[in-house]
Amino acid sequence: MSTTPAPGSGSAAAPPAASQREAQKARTRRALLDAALDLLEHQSLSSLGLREITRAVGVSPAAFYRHFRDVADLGVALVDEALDGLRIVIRAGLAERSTDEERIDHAVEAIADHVRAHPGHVRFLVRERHGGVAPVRRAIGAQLDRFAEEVAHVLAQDAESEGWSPEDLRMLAEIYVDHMVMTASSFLQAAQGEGPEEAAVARTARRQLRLVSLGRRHWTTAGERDG
Amino acid sequence: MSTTPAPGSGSAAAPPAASQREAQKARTRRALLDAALDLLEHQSLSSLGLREITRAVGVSPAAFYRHFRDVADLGVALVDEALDGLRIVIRAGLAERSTDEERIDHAVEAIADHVRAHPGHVRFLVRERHGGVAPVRRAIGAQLDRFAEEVAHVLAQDAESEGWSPEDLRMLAEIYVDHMVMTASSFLQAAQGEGPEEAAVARTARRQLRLVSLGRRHWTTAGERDG
DNA sequence: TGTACATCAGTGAACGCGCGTTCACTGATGTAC
DNA sequence: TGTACATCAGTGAACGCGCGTTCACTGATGTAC
Repeated sequence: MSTTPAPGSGSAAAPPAASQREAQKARTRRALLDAALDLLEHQSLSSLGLREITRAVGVSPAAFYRHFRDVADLGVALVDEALDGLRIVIRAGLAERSTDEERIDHAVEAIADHVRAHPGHVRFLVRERHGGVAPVRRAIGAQLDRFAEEVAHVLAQDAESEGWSPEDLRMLAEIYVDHMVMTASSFLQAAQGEGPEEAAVARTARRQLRLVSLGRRHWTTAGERDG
Repeated sequence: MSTTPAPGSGSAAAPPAASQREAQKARTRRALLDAALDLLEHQSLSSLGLREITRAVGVSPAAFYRHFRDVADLGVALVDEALDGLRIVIRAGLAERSTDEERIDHAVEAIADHVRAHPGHVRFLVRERHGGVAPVRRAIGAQLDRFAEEVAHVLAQDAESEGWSPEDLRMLAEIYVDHMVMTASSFLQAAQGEGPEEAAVARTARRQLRLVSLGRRHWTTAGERDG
């Protein structure tokens, strides 16, 4: 306990920081990211100012450049963070359970938990997925793409997926990923008093997943028309 | 033909303009809306400047205030326009056809046509649905809500919906509306060379709708667990 | 352990710029007689 | 039809303000000996 590297730490989970200097730099970087997330609650990235962020943190505007090239660059960093979190949620949704119902219940609950734990990250993802900052939009798109691919691979290992083409698995995976994002967004709205309450959102999401499950069960690759 | 009210018109569909003055005012308003849509191709509403818009139109910044209170106000006007267009698309998707396949084919083609005809409006809707401008976000949300309700009502009249609760019809309607928005967004990306090509997007969308159709057909209200 | 030098995260002042908003105005269009 | 007055969409100049970026700097931390 006498050799802990960062003396004044203790807040968020910090990656290995060799020196005091690195630790301090990491802390400021974290503060910039957190301040940006906070400020993004009521605006979008393309209107978020560099000075707004540094003002919220309490550093000079010029300090920003020690960490990011510009605000879009900070946005891309946020994408990676936000999607690391979602990855865990997806895994929870795909975990082996005895019944479909159980899987669905756990998946929806995992989304609700995640939104409660990281509302800022979720809002950021949903808002900037189609937002006005190209590099960020592309980063989110690419990551969600990789997610869909992952989901498709897991689905492929399912007994129910026998005879499914990779393309059809991918199409199903996209339904799941999009549904997850929409559900997360609805939970978020519920949390801030807009739209239906959390319980109603969960209930609707479960039923929608159940309907998709039914469709999946009765899907057949025989007799398709499309080339 | 000698009593046409607006002499110098002839461009876009103009609502009844009693006097020359009104006609001219309507034309400037239209130009502001169109310029805004153009500018929104590469940014989002919350970063769109009033002066940017008036500059693009060729009027003084102060002229803007003769038409809108601020840029958000202009945004709300765009919402109404954009969703009038989508309403037609939804009707096309719900029109009576002989088979499910036909309905699906026509619905997806209607979306593709609409995106080709009004890419700016579609982009605006998708981008600002979760965007940073609250009044616009709320307007879009409210309109999509009304859409879902409309779709639910049409679905209710379907023979296949016998025994469905209003809540379940609504849940299904939301799947359709969300899917429509996501598909429109994918078509848009395809049109600008991002993501899969239009044909692939259409193919995936059709299959997804087919899977939902299957789920719908095998849905049963008996044996539900949720209260 | 102590000393001399190197590194570099953060500073603070300065810059030029475009922003949203206001205001009194102009001049074409509309109205009343 | 002609005239006198009212309306009001659009002007153009002005305002104060906060923006992103640059720069030489400071001083705590790190390194070599």
